[in-house]
Amino acid sequence: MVTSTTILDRAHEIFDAHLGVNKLRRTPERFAILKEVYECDDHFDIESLYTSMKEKKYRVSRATLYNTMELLLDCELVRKHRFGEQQAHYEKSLHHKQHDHIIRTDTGEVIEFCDPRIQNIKATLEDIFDLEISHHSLYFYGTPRGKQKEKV
Amino acid sequence: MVTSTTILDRAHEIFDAHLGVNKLRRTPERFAILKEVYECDDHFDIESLYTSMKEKKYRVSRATLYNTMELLLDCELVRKHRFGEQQAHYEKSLHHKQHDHIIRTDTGEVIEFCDPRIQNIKATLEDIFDLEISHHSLYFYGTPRGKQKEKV
DNA sequence: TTGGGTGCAAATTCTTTGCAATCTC
DNA sequence: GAGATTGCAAAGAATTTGCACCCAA
Repeated sequence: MVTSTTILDRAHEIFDAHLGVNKLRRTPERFAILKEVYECDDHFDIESLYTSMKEKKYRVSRATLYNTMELLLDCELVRKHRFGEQQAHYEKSLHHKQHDHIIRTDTGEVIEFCDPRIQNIKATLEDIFDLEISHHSLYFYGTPRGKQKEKV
Repeated sequence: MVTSTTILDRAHEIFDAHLGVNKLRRTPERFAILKEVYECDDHFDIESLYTSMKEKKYRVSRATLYNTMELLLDCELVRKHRFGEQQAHYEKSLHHKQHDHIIRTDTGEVIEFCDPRIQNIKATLEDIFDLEISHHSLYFYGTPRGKQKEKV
């Protein structure tokens, strides 16, 4: 048996520090939400987060969820996505290797991948346009071979 | 003086064919919208399209705009974006060299760029995951050097 | 003529806001 | 205690839908 620091612990520290530095309050809701987010291994939206917390008898309002997600975005503990639908999706991002996504257009399934060439492109762009690029979003959309939509 | 085929002409042909093949009606609204879209050199949203058509005395309902954009997306005459806000943005896409975008996080300004390595990444992914990738969306977010946000 | 398309307004969906009550600091 | 934060419900913004009327085929 070993004592170990989990990713949630680490996230908790970062969040705690962020709250401290920005003089924000350490409310139980905020930490409960962080925990829920970090216990989820998938992408999720506000509604499903709301539901799963409610099921676990931890009731927070949607307003608080939206608020807290903003804080978590600020300290980069979560990432926000718009896969194309209306609603935003989120995923935890700490110690989660930088990656991008492929969205299956037939099922909506999300595949993660990692390609170093994206960093090269980023570096090139920073040089060409004299920019500081903070982040990016990249999605490829497709279907398994031999299973493309047979649209007219 | 020469007779030439404009991009709008070509788009018109493609749209016309698409409507024909799918047994959809060639209504004046649809062509008016196509024209408006192709006369716009920027990215736009439904609301601004609605307004600019209204100003030109061509009144179409928002519902028709949304409908028609779907058709134009189907035949790839426009591309749809979600730069991060709620509302979707569109841009004409015919004869518009494949490109991606950099969004300035300070001003919202959109810079277009083109990098062939993206096609390489796409090809790699298709091989690895045995997929047929139909399209992608890539955005880099950043600010000019020496002008980053000074957030705590 | 006839079913697809249009406009309008109402309905939905997702997110934000206002405000009284509550809880950190 | 003071002021930030919460929950709730109402407001907003973007998009979709229902339906009577209209028009392209």
